[in-house]
Amino acid sequence: MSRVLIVEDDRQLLRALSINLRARQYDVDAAPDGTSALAVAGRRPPDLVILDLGLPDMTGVDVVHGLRGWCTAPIIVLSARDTQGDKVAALDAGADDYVTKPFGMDELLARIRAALRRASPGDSAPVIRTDAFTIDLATKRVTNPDGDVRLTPTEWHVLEILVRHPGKLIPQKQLLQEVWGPGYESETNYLRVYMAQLRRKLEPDPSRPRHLLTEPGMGYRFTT
Amino acid sequence: MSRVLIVEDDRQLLRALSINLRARQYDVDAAPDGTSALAVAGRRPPDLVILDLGLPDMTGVDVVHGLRGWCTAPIIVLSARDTQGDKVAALDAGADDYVTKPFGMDELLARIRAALRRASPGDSAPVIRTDAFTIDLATKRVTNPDGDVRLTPTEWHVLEILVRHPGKLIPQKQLLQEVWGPGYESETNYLRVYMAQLRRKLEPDPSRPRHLLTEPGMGYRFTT
DNA sequence: CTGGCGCGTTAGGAAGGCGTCAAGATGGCC
DNA sequence: GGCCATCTTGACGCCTTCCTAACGCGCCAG
Repeated sequence: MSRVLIVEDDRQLLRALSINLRARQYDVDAAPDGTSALAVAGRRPPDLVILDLGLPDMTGVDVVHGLRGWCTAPIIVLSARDTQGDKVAALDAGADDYVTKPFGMDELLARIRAALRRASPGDSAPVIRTDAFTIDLATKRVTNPDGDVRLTPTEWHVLEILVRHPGKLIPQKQLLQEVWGPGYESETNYLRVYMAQLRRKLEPDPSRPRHLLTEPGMGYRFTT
Repeated sequence: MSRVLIVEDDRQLLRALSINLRARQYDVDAAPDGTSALAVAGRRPPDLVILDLGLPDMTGVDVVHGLRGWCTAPIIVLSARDTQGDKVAALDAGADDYVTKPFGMDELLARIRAALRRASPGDSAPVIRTDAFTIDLATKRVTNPDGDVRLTPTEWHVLEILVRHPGKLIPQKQLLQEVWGPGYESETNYLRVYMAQLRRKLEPDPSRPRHLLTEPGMGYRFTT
């Protein structure tokens, strides 16, 4: 989980940002002005900083300088001002990106992802663990205590759909449609065969599955 | 001096960018479409890419993917479209920044400086070792206990994509598209031939590969 | 009690992917 | 023009994967 420091004096915007970031599993710190921003950053070093330029106590460029002295985390500047001079000044001071208000939340989130991706290459690992096996969605790898588990493409496809929604019940129709395509919604046979194969490869006791569960008459469910 | 690749089909804009960048001592390459962009990038690896989304032959997102397969240089996207969806798609594909046309030259130059500043210090040690061979991505050299290994350009291209993502499963489609270009996604023959050649040159026991692995029906994987 | 239904399990044949080899193309270089 | 390295292309055998059908079991309703 990445820690994000939000430096913003507008309470309402701060609230909106915090909620959105927390919903995406970021660890959020907040500071209402430049002085406390530097203090918080020192106490809890952030992985990324979102910095509003219109602060009450000091200019945004000063904050950037203050941070850049010791901190290499990416800085994304927010500002209502849209003049080139402001942007150039902030970027050359050490900021990494400059977003003009009003901005779309989706865009800001994408820029945050891009900045974090560049800063820490390959640490964001969507990996799911159970006590019996581990699934790495990025590298498409499944391991159990004995080592790597070889899955066929169809087996992987079924497993991936289940694992992407942990704990959620997936209807048979949805699985069949996503893996075999529309028109196969009634071939529940296929599902039984492949669920059996997955359980044989992954469950410690395939006849008593603990992670790949059947909900009779409804569908299947993956549980950690 | 940093090398910048400009991918832009608008002659006039290309000219303006080139002049401005050359005046700032950048080494400028240019490509008018996605296909030649990938070709030029392969021949003369850029330190930064400026990519217009409105290309005649392929979508900007495809170009980003094609570059990201083996190239870690920052990518700044230019686009006339200002919708959030476009920005999010480009950034999540691997772009580092998104600038909407019309833009100010000073701002773009500042964003270029910011991108290069972030990219340069963490130049990351581009050398991968296994117990059977060593790969130096910077000098494009491969050595095994017997000395240097001679690879053909295509062999190298395939190997580089795999090695840039250690442990990750690369789908055949992606390899084919990035090495042979779009339109070759179904020529899985090529892959089999070249994987065999790479294994014969690199693996101690080519018939039982330990580093260049096949995941049947899905793709290939490089493991240290 | 009995038949139907859904689920798990197994096995075998068909289809297609994979590794391998070798024979043309292709293009650069002398 | 001829030589060489490299890239394409086709053919073959082997092996994996997928589909399909059959059977057994447990559950529930009739």
